[in-house]
Amino acid sequence: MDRIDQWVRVLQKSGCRITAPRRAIIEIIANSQRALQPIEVYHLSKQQYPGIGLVTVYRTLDRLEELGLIRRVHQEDGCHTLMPAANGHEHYLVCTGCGRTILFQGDDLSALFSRVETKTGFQVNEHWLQLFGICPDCLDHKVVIEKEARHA
Amino acid sequence: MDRIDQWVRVLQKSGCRITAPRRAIIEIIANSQRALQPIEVYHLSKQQYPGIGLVTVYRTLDRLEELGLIRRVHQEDGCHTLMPAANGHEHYLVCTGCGRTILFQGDDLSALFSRVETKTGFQVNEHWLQLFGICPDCLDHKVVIEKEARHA
DNA sequence: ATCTTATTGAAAATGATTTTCAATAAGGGA
DNA sequence: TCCCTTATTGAAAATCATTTTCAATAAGAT
Repeated sequence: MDRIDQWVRVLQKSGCRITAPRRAIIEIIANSQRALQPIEVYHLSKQQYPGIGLVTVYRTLDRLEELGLIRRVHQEDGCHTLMPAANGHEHYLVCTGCGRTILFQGDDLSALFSRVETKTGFQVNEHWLQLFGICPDCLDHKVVIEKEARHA
Repeated sequence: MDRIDQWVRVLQKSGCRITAPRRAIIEIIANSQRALQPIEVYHLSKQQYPGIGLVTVYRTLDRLEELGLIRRVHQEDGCHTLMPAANGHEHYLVCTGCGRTILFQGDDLSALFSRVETKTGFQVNEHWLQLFGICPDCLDHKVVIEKEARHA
Protein backbone atom coordinates (compact mmCIF):
# COMPACT_ATOMS: atom_id res chain seq x y z
CA MET A 1 0.00 0.00 0.00
CA ASP A 2 1.50 3.30 -0.97
CA ARG A 3 1.57 6.52 0.94
CA ILE A 4 -1.46 7.97 -0.80
CA ASP A 5 -3.67 5.02 0.16
CA GLN A 6 -2.43 5.34 3.72
CA TRP A 7 -3.29 9.00 3.85
CA VAL A 8 -6.74 8.38 2.39
CA ARG A 9 -7.43 5.81 5.08
CA VAL A 10 -6.32 8.12 7.85
CA LEU A 11 -8.55 10.83 6.44
CA GLN A 12 -11.54 8.52 6.18
CA LYS A 13 -11.04 7.20 9.69
CA SER A 14 -11.11 10.74 11.00
CA GLY A 15 -14.47 11.33 9.35
CA CYS A 16 -13.25 13.17 6.27
CA ARG A 17 -14.79 12.60 2.87
CA ILE A 18 -12.53 11.86 -0.06
CA THR A 19 -13.19 14.32 -2.83
CA ALA A 20 -11.55 14.99 -6.17
CA PRO A 21 -9.86 18.23 -5.07
CA ARG A 22 -8.54 16.55 -1.93
CA ARG A 23 -7.20 13.67 -3.93
CA ALA A 24 -5.35 16.08 -6.21
CA ILE A 25 -3.81 17.94 -3.29
CA ILE A 26 -2.77 14.74 -1.56
CA GLU A 27 -1.09 13.40 -4.67
CA ILE A 28 0.82 16.59 -5.24
CA ILE A 29 2.20 16.71 -1.71
CA ALA A 30 2.82 13.01 -1.32
CA ASN A 31 4.89 12.87 -4.50
CA SER A 32 6.77 16.14 -4.21
CA GLN A 33 10.54 16.13 -4.00
CA ARG A 34 10.53 19.38 -2.11
CA ALA A 35 8.49 21.29 0.42
CA LEU A 36 5.71 23.31 -1.19
CA GLN A 37 3.94 26.51 -0.30
CA PRO A 38 0.13 26.51 -0.29
CA ILE A 39 0.07 28.62 -3.44
CA GLU A 40 2.36 26.15 -5.19
CA VAL A 41 0.15 23.26 -4.16
CA TYR A 42 -2.74 25.23 -5.59
CA HIS A 43 -1.12 25.79 -8.98
CA LEU A 44 0.00 22.18 -9.26
CA SER A 45 -3.38 20.80 -8.20
CA LYS A 46 -5.09 23.01 -10.73
CA GLN A 47 -3.42 21.07 -13.54
CA GLN A 48 -5.12 17.96 -12.27
CA TYR A 49 -8.41 19.46 -11.15
CA PRO A 50 -8.84 22.88 -12.76
CA GLY A 51 -11.87 23.90 -10.72
CA ILE A 52 -10.02 23.81 -7.44
CA GLY A 53 -10.01 26.88 -5.19
CA LEU A 54 -7.14 28.16 -3.13
CA VAL A 55 -9.31 28.02 -0.04
CA THR A 56 -9.74 24.30 -0.43
CA VAL A 57 -5.99 23.94 -0.58
CA TYR A 58 -5.58 25.81 2.69
CA ARG A 59 -8.31 23.80 4.35
CA THR A 60 -6.96 20.47 3.17
CA LEU A 61 -3.43 21.33 4.21
CA ASP A 62 -4.68 22.25 7.67
CA ARG A 63 -6.43 18.94 7.91
CA LEU A 64 -3.42 16.96 6.79
CA GLU A 65 -1.24 18.80 9.27
CA GLU A 66 -3.68 18.18 12.13
CA LEU A 67 -3.63 14.50 11.32
CA GLY A 68 0.15 14.50 11.38
CA LEU A 69 0.48 13.48 7.74
CA ILE A 70 2.35 16.57 6.62
CA ARG A 71 4.59 18.98 8.41
CA ARG A 72 6.04 22.45 8.07
CA VAL A 73 9.54 22.72 6.69
CA HIS A 74 11.40 25.83 7.75
CA GLN A 75 13.41 27.78 5.21
CA GLU A 76 15.67 30.76 5.74
CA ASP A 77 12.86 33.16 4.99
CA GLY A 78 10.08 31.52 6.91
CA CYS A 79 8.18 28.33 7.37
CA HIS A 80 5.24 28.32 5.01
CA THR A 81 6.25 25.17 3.14
CA LEU A 82 4.98 21.65 3.70
CA MET A 83 6.24 18.11 3.21
CA PRO A 84 5.13 14.61 4.14
CA ALA A 85 5.82 14.22 7.86
CA ALA A 86 8.95 12.62 9.25
CA ASN A 87 8.81 9.69 11.63
CA GLY A 88 10.82 8.85 14.71
CA HIS A 89 14.29 10.33 14.58
CA GLU A 90 13.99 11.44 10.99
CA HIS A 91 14.62 15.04 10.05
CA TYR A 92 14.63 17.18 6.94
CA LEU A 93 17.67 18.01 4.88
CA VAL A 94 16.97 20.89 2.53
CA CYS A 95 19.00 21.76 -0.56
CA THR A 96 19.45 25.51 -0.60
CA GLY A 97 20.17 25.32 -4.32
CA CYS A 98 17.08 23.66 -5.74
CA GLY A 99 14.89 23.12 -2.72
CA ARG A 100 14.95 19.35 -2.92
CA THR A 101 14.28 18.01 0.54
CA ILE A 102 15.00 14.56 1.84
CA LEU A 103 14.76 12.85 5.18
CA PHE A 104 17.76 11.57 7.10
CA GLN A 105 17.99 9.37 10.14
CA GLY A 106 19.11 11.60 12.99
CA ASP A 107 20.89 10.79 16.21
CA ASP A 108 19.17 9.97 19.41
CA LEU A 109 19.54 13.30 21.17
CA SER A 110 18.15 12.17 24.51
CA ALA A 111 21.56 12.42 26.16
CA LEU A 112 21.75 16.06 25.13
CA PHE A 113 18.21 16.66 26.37
CA SER A 114 18.85 15.31 29.85
CA ARG A 115 22.00 17.36 30.08
CA VAL A 116 20.05 20.47 29.12
CA GLU A 117 17.31 19.58 31.60
CA THR A 118 19.80 19.28 34.43
CA LYS A 119 21.51 22.51 33.53
CA THR A 120 18.46 24.68 32.86
CA GLY A 121 15.69 23.22 34.98
CA PHE A 122 13.46 23.11 31.91
CA GLN A 123 11.56 19.95 31.10
CA VAL A 124 12.37 19.29 27.46
CA ASN A 125 9.41 17.94 25.50
CA GLU A 126 10.09 18.47 21.82
CA HIS A 127 12.91 19.24 19.50
CA TRP A 128 13.29 20.51 16.05
CA LEU A 129 16.30 19.73 13.92
CA GLN A 130 16.79 20.60 10.29
CA LEU A 131 19.83 20.59 8.06
CA PHE A 132 20.61 22.74 5.05
CA GLY A 133 23.08 21.94 2.34
CA ILE A 134 23.67 21.35 -1.35
CA CYS A 135 22.35 18.22 -2.99
CA PRO A 136 24.50 16.07 -5.32
CA ASP A 137 22.84 17.45 -8.46
CA CYS A 138 23.46 21.05 -7.46
CA LEU A 139 27.03 20.19 -6.53
CA ASP A 140 27.36 19.05 -10.15
CA HIS A 141 26.61 22.61 -11.29
CA LYS A 142 23.03 21.95 -12.17
CA VAL A 143 22.03 24.73 -9.84
CA VAL A 144 20.95 27.22 -12.48
CA ILE A 145 18.79 24.78 -14.38
CA GLU A 146 17.00 23.60 -11.28
CA LYS A 147 16.38 27.11 -10.10
CA GLU A 148 14.86 28.11 -13.38
CA ALA A 149 12.63 25.06 -13.40
CA ARG A 150 11.44 26.00 -9.97
CA HIS A 151 10.19 29.38 -11.06
CA ALA A 152 8.64 28.21 -14.31
CA MET B 1 30.49 46.85 27.54
CA ASP B 2 26.97 45.51 27.46
CA ARG B 3 25.09 44.01 24.57
CA ILE B 4 23.36 47.25 23.63
CA ASP B 5 26.64 49.12 23.24
CA GLN B 6 27.94 46.28 21.11
CA TRP B 7 24.93 46.40 18.86
CA VAL B 8 25.18 50.16 18.50
CA ARG B 9 28.80 49.82 17.42
CA VAL B 10 28.01 47.18 14.87
CA LEU B 11 25.23 49.35 13.49
CA GLN B 12 27.47 52.41 13.29
CA LYS B 13 30.26 50.46 11.63
CA SER B 14 27.83 49.35 8.96
CA GLY B 15 26.93 52.95 8.21
CA CYS B 16 23.70 53.12 10.19
CA ARG B 17 22.72 56.18 12.15
CA ILE B 18 21.66 55.78 15.74
CA THR B 19 18.25 57.34 16.27
CA ALA B 20 15.88 57.44 19.20
CA PRO B 21 13.39 54.95 17.70
CA ARG B 22 16.20 52.55 16.89
CA ARG B 23 17.59 52.82 20.37
CA ALA B 24 14.18 51.98 21.81
CA ILE B 25 13.79 48.94 19.57
CA ILE B 26 17.28 47.70 20.34
CA GLU B 27 16.75 47.98 24.08
CA ILE B 28 13.46 46.12 23.92
CA ILE B 29 14.89 43.20 22.02
CA ALA B 30 18.22 43.03 23.79
CA ASN B 31 16.57 42.83 27.20
CA SER B 32 13.65 40.57 26.39
CA GLN B 33 13.32 37.23 28.12
CA ARG B 34 11.40 35.82 25.18
CA ALA B 35 11.20 36.06 21.43
CA LEU B 36 9.02 38.92 20.25
CA GLN B 37 6.86 39.52 17.21
CA PRO B 38 7.33 42.78 15.30
CA ILE B 39 3.99 44.05 16.55
CA GLU B 40 5.02 43.32 20.14
CA VAL B 41 8.29 45.17 19.66
CA TYR B 42 6.22 48.02 18.31
CA HIS B 43 3.91 48.20 21.33
CA LEU B 44 6.76 47.95 23.80
CA SER B 45 8.89 50.52 22.00
CA LYS B 46 5.96 52.90 21.95
CA GLN B 47 6.09 53.13 25.74
CA GLN B 48 9.60 54.44 25.42
CA TYR B 49 9.22 56.48 22.25
CA PRO B 50 5.52 57.13 21.59
CA GLY B 51 5.98 58.57 18.12
CA ILE B 52 7.43 55.39 16.70
CA GLY B 53 5.87 53.81 13.63
CA LEU B 54 5.39 50.13 12.95
CA VAL B 55 7.27 50.51 9.69
CA THR B 56 10.36 51.65 11.51
CA VAL B 57 10.15 48.56 13.67
CA TYR B 58 10.07 46.31 10.62
CA ARG B 59 12.94 48.15 9.01
CA THR B 60 15.10 48.09 12.11
CA LEU B 61 14.43 44.41 12.70
CA ASP B 62 15.45 43.66 9.13
CA ARG B 63 18.66 45.56 9.66
CA LEU B 64 19.47 43.82 12.91
CA GLU B 65 18.82 40.45 11.32
CA GLU B 66 21.02 41.26 8.32
CA LEU B 67 23.82 42.18 10.68
CA GLY B 68 23.41 38.89 12.53
CA LEU B 69 22.49 40.56 15.81
CA ILE B 70 19.05 39.03 16.11
CA ARG B 71 17.53 35.85 14.78
CA ARG B 72 14.20 34.24 14.11
CA VAL B 73 12.87 31.87 16.73
CA HIS B 74 10.47 29.28 15.38
CA GLN B 75 7.32 28.46 17.28
CA GLU B 76 4.71 25.80 16.59
CA ASP B 77 2.60 28.22 14.62
CA GLY B 78 5.29 29.96 12.65
CA CYS B 79 8.52 31.87 12.91
CA HIS B 80 7.72 35.53 13.15
CA THR B 81 9.43 36.06 16.50
CA LEU B 82 12.90 37.41 17.14
CA MET B 83 15.58 37.10 19.80
CA PRO B 84 19.20 38.16 20.22
CA ALA B 85 21.26 35.80 18.06
CA ALA B 86 22.92 32.68 19.39
CA ASN B 87 26.66 32.10 18.98
CA GLY B 88 28.65 29.00 18.18
CA HIS B 89 26.90 25.86 19.31
CA GLU B 90 24.20 27.69 21.22
CA HIS B 91 20.54 27.06 20.47
CA TYR B 92 17.18 28.23 21.72
CA LEU B 93 15.11 26.48 24.32
CA VAL B 94 11.55 27.80 24.30
CA CYS B 95 9.05 27.40 27.13
CA THR B 96 5.72 26.47 25.58
CA GLY B 97 3.98 27.67 28.73
CA CYS B 98 5.11 31.29 29.03
CA GLY B 99 7.31 31.77 26.00
CA ARG B 100 10.47 32.41 27.98
CA THR B 101 13.39 31.52 25.78
CA ILE B 102 16.92 30.80 26.85
CA LEU B 103 20.06 29.65 25.12
CA PHE B 104 21.73 26.34 25.84
CA GLN B 105 25.10 25.00 24.83
CA GLY B 106 24.44 22.30 22.26
CA ASP B 107 26.48 19.35 21.19
CA ASP B 108 28.99 19.39 18.44
CA LEU B 109 26.94 17.73 15.74
CA SER B 110 29.73 17.50 13.17
CA ALA B 111 29.93 13.72 13.54
CA LEU B 112 26.25 13.49 12.61
CA PHE B 113 26.78 15.83 9.70
CA SER B 114 29.58 13.84 8.13
CA ARG B 115 27.56 10.69 8.52
CA VAL B 116 24.65 12.36 6.74
CA GLU B 117 26.96 13.69 4.05
CA THR B 118 28.31 10.23 3.36
CA LYS B 119 24.89 8.68 3.26
CA THR B 120 23.06 11.30 1.21
CA GLY B 121 25.70 12.90 -0.97
CA PHE B 122 24.54 16.30 0.22
CA GLN B 123 27.09 18.83 1.42
CA VAL B 124 25.75 19.97 4.79
CA ASN B 125 26.28 23.67 5.40
CA GLU B 126 23.91 24.78 8.12
CA HIS B 127 21.78 23.34 10.82
CA TRP B 128 18.93 24.47 12.86
CA LEU B 129 18.17 23.00 16.26
CA GLN B 130 15.60 24.21 18.71
CA LEU B 131 14.15 22.68 21.86
CA PHE B 132 10.73 23.15 23.38
CA GLY B 133 9.81 22.46 26.97
CA ILE B 134 8.44 23.84 30.21
CA CYS B 135 10.51 26.26 32.25
CA PRO B 136 11.00 25.89 36.02
CA ASP B 137 8.45 28.61 36.82
CA CYS B 138 5.76 27.04 34.67
CA LEU B 139 6.52 23.66 36.21
CA ASP B 140 5.73 25.34 39.54
CA HIS B 141 2.20 26.06 38.29
CA LYS B 142 2.83 29.67 37.50
CA VAL B 143 1.66 29.02 33.97
CA VAL B 144 -1.64 30.86 34.20
CA ILE B 145 -0.16 34.01 35.68
CA GLU B 146 2.58 34.21 33.07
CA LYS B 147 0.18 33.65 30.24
CA GLU B 148 -2.07 36.43 31.43
CA ALA B 149 0.84 38.79 31.76
CA ARG B 150 1.83 37.97 28.25
CA HIS B 151 -1.47 39.14 26.80
CA ALA B 152 -1.82 42.25 28.97
C1' DA C 1 -32.84 6.41 -4.07
C1' DT C 2 -32.64 9.35 -0.16
C1' DC C 3 -30.90 12.07 3.44
C1' DT C 4 -27.64 14.05 6.42
C1' DT C 5 -23.88 16.73 6.75
C1' DA C 6 -19.03 17.56 5.25
C1' DT C 7 -17.12 20.02 1.53
C1' DT C 8 -16.84 23.20 -2.08
C1' DG C 9 -15.58 27.83 -4.58
C1' DA C 10 -16.35 32.80 -4.79
C1' DA C 11 -16.28 36.93 -2.55
C1' DA C 12 -15.24 39.59 1.25
C1' DA C 13 -12.70 40.32 5.41
C1' DT C 14 -8.66 40.21 7.95
C1' DG C 15 -3.81 40.50 9.20
C1' DA C 16 0.96 40.94 8.25
C1' DT C 17 4.41 43.08 5.68
C1' DT C 18 6.22 46.24 2.02
C1' DT C 19 6.38 50.25 -0.85
C1' DT C 20 6.03 55.11 -1.72
C1' DC C 21 7.00 59.71 -0.55
C1' DA C 22 7.75 64.10 1.36
C1' DA C 23 9.58 65.80 5.79
C1' DT C 24 13.15 65.31 9.26
C1' DA C 25 17.47 64.75 11.58
C1' DA C 26 22.26 62.21 12.26
C1' DG C 27 26.72 62.92 12.09
C1' DG C 28 30.81 64.09 9.13
C1' DG C 29 33.19 68.12 7.55
C1' DA C 30 33.98 73.20 7.12
C1' DT D 1 29.14 75.72 15.80
C1' DC D 2 26.86 75.57 11.60
C1' DC D 3 26.13 73.36 7.13
C1' DC D 4 25.13 69.65 4.00
C1' DT D 5 24.67 65.26 2.47
C1' DT D 6 22.07 61.44 2.87
C1' DA D 7 20.03 57.89 5.95
C1' DT D 8 15.88 57.67 8.44
C1' DT D 9 11.34 58.71 9.70
C1' DG D 10 5.96 58.12 9.97
C1' DA D 11 1.63 58.10 7.40
C1' DA D 12 -0.90 56.34 3.84
C1' DA D 13 -1.49 53.19 0.31
C1' DA D 14 -0.33 48.91 -1.79
C1' DT D 15 0.58 44.17 -1.63
C1' DC D 16 0.47 39.47 -0.17
C1' DA D 17 -1.01 35.53 2.64
C1' DT D 18 -4.57 33.56 5.15
C1' DT D 19 -9.31 33.21 7.17
C1' DT D 20 -14.22 33.81 7.36
C1' DT D 21 -18.78 33.77 5.46
C1' DC D 22 -22.27 31.67 2.82
C1' DA D 23 -25.20 29.42 -0.33
C1' DA D 24 -24.69 25.47 -3.51
C1' DT D 25 -23.00 20.82 -4.07
C1' DA D 26 -21.88 16.05 -3.42
C1' DA D 27 -19.90 11.97 -0.32
C1' DG D 28 -21.18 8.16 1.70
C1' DA D 29 -24.19 6.02 5.21
C1' DT D 30 -28.95 4.01 5.48
